[in-house]
Amino acid sequence: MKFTQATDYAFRIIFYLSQQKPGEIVEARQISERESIPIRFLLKTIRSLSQAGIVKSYRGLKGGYSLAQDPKEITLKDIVEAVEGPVRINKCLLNDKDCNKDATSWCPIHKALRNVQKVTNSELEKYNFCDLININQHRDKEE
Amino acid sequence: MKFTQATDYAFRIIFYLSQQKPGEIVEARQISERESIPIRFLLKTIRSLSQAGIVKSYRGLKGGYSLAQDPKEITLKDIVEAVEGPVRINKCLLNDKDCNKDATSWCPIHKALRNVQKVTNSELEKYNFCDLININQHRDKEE
DNA sequence: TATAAGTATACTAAATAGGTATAGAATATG
DNA sequence: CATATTCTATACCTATTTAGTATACTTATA
Ligand code: SF4
Ligand code: SF4
Repeated sequence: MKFTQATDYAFRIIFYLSQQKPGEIVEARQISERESIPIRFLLKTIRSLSQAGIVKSYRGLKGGYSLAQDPKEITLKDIVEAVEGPVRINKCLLNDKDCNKDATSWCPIHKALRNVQKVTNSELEKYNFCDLININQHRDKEE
Repeated sequence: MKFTQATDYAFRIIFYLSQQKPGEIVEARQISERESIPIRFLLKTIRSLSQAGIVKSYRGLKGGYSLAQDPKEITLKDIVEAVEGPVRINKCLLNDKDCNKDATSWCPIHKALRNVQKVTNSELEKYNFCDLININQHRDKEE
């Protein structure tokens, strides 16, 4: 019941890109260094974000990455789903047949867990990267 | 971001025991058969529940397991914590030092994830096994 | 005291996580 | 148009975790 390291890296990547000027292209190596992410692993992870349409990539000299959406529109849930696929806190929540008992879809635990998952997902949707960087800037001023 | 198989088995075990007469002792083999859980794995898993004080165990002939608490007092969160340990949806949420960045506890994502975890935990606490078996019995009458 | 229960520990196989390596494709610039 | 630079694609590798099994031991009932 934990996000993977790749997901945490992805959070940092989007957080970093959200702090750039809109449309600014940043190369992988810079993100890697600033956010302490192994470069090769970053390159692999960021492709999930690219394929999900969250970042745009540019190849060749002067290439790199920029956000494909407004930070306000990108939520924690988007990142998690891009990297790990749709969240299912128990295996039976994607496909009822994945229960290795006698899998009636009536299982009351199943239904309870479905609610837990719904609540978790909607909480993850509440945090977008515009708000997150503003919290951060507010902190910077305070110190 | 998923519960383990052991946790799902534990849900079933407590659900099964909750349906017995209060104080009724049931042996491992019976739970194993009724809930489709490999017996050896069940024996290992149920010890976590025993050590957490959720079930009582009895050795020797006529031995087995019974609930140590009223089903009303046992929540999904209790089971998860007994089997998997305290839930931390990101590694930095138990110990701030587990961040492999430069780990300021100010990281805004950290704070957001802490809220997500809090919401998830409190949702898991809303479901107790008395309610869960009542839902089940209500279903039985309907069909 | 035989036997039927759970306990404790250790072991194994399979899957997943985390990371690395290599070859290839696109593109700005001289 | 040649070339260096940047991302892409695929494959590979190692460590950790998950899921399950085996064996020896302890407790308690009849
Ligand atoms: S027993 Fe219930 S909760 Fe567990 S996998 Fe089956 S349907 Fe899902
Ligand atoms: S970067 Fe933030 S969210 Fe990620 S591990 Fe560090 S403190 Fe936690």
